[in-house]
Amino acid sequence: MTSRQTRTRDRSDRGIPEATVARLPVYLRALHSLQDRGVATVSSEELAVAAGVNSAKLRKDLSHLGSYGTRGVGYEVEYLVYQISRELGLTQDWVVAIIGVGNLGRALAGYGGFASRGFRVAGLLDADDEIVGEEISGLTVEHIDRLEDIIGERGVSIAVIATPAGAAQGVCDRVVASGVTSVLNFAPVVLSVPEGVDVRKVDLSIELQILAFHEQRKAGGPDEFDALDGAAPKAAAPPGPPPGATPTQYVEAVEA
Amino acid sequence: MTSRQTRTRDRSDRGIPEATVARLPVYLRALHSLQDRGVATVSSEELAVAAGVNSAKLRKDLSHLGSYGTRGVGYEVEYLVYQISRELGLTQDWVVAIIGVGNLGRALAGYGGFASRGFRVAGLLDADDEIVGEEISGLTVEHIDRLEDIIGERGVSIAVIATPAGAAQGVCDRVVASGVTSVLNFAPVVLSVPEGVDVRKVDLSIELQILAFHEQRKAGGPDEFDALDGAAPKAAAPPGPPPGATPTQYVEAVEA
DNA sequence: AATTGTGAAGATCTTCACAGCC
DNA sequence: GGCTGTGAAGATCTTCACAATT
Repeated sequence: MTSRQTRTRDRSDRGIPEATVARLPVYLRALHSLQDRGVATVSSEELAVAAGVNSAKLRKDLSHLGSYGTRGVGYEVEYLVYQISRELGLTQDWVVAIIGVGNLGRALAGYGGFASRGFRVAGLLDADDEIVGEEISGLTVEHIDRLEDIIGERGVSIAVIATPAGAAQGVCDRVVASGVTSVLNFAPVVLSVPEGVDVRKVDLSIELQILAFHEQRKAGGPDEFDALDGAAPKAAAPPGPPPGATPTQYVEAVEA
Repeated sequence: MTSRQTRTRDRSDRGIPEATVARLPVYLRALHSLQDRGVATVSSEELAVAAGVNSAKLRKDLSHLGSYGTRGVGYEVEYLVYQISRELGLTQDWVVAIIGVGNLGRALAGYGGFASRGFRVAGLLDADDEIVGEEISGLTVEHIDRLEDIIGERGVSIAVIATPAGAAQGVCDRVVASGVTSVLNFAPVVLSVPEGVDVRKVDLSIELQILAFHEQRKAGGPDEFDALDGAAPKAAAPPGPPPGATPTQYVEAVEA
C-alpha cells in the first residue's frame, strides 16, 4: 500500500504533539476572553479552568512552544496570545473558499469566527444555477465551473467542503488538483486524498451518535442481555441473520 | 476539587474504549453504504479502507463489541449494522431540541443525517421574537421561555446549543436543570456542567486553526527564528511586551 | 486459504509530583 | 511562597504479527 510512516509531521518538526495543537486554539480563545476583561497575567491553574483542562496538561502543552511563563508569577496574557497565534500560523491571513452553499454553507459564510482569526473567505461556490449569483455575507456565489480559476487567482489555501455527500469526493479531487493541501470537510463521507494533504472532518451526526452511546449507558447499557456470564462476551447468537426483530429500517438517507 | 476518577465510564462499563466509540459511527456509515450497494459480507480490510482506518484497528474495535465475524470469511454486513446500532443506542429514538435558530440552527434543523439515524428533532427554540413562529423544516420555532416545558413534555434527552457564545452557558444551565444530560455545543465557549452531564463540542474555527497550523508547517514553520541553536528552544525574547510588530489586532469578535 | 481475534510491543497522551526559579 | 517546567509513572491508543478458526 502507499507510504504512511512519518505521520506525526513532515521533517523539521519542532515536535508539537498533535493533541497539543488541537488544544492551542482553545487556550487562545480563553486568553482573548481574559484580554477583553483586562487581565494582564494569568496562572496555569486559572487558564486551565477557563479552557476546561487540567493545569499540568496546560503547562506541558505550553512548554512545547517555549518557556513563556514566569515562575512564581504566571503567564503574560498578551505575550502568550502572540506566541500561540504565531505558532498556529494566525499572524498571517489564510484564504478560504467554501464549496457548497446550502444551509450549512450559508451558516459558514456568515460565521464571524472566521474573519476574526485571520481566515478570509474569498469565494462561495455552488453547482446550482438558482444559487449562483446570490449575494451572501457580502460575497456573490459563483459557479463551481470556475473552481480552478478562483483557487489559482485568489490564492485559496484552505477549501471548506459543504456539498452533499455525493459531490464531495469529486470536489475534493478538483481542489487538490488545483494545489490546495488543507481541506475541512462537512460532507458525511470519508475523503481520500494523496499523501501530504490534510483533511479534517466535522460530522454532526457522528457527534450525536457518540452522545447517544453515553446517554444509553447512563440508562443502563444496551437493553437486552448485558452481563450474562462472567466469561468473555461470547456471541449470544451465531453470526446468522440478526436475532429477534428485524434490525429496523436503517435507510441510508441522502443527508445534508 | 470535585471528583474526577472513573472517567472512562460509569460502573458496569463493558469497557468500550472512548476512541472506539468515536469510530463506530464511521463504520456504521460505511456499512450502510455497502448495504445500499447490495454487499452482504465484508472483510475487515475492505471495511477498513471504506472507513479510512487501519484494518487491525477496525478488528480490535469490533472485538470490543463481541465476536461478530467469521474467520476465513469476514463480517455479515446486516448483522454488524445491527450490532453496532444497538451498541450505539440507535435502535431507539432520541428526542432532540435545537436551541438557537440562526444560520447554523437552521442548517441543523434541515440536516437529513439526524432523522435517518434515530434522532428526532422535537423543538426549535429561539429568544428572538422575529424568529419565533417561523416554520422551518416542518417545525414552528418556539420561544425559549418555554424551554423547560418543552423538554419535560416532549421527553427531550439531547440538547443542541447553537446560540451566540454569550447565551450558551445560560441555556446550558437551564437544559441541565431540566434533566438533560447530553449536550452538543456549537457555541464557541467552554461550557461548565455538573458531573454526569456529557458535553460534546463542535467548533468550526478551531478546526480551521488546526489546518492553518499544518499548512504553515508545510510552508516551513513559523516564519521567524526557527532553529537557532541546537539547545533547548530558550526564549529568544524575554516575557516582556511582544517582540517586533504589535501582535496584530486579535479582537475577540462576537462570532456566530 | 483466507480472515478473524488478540497478546504483546510500541507510540502517544495524561497526570503526578517536585526540582528549579522568581 | 508561589508557580512554572519537566522527568517519570501511568493510562490509553495503535500497530504488529500470528495463533485460532472456518
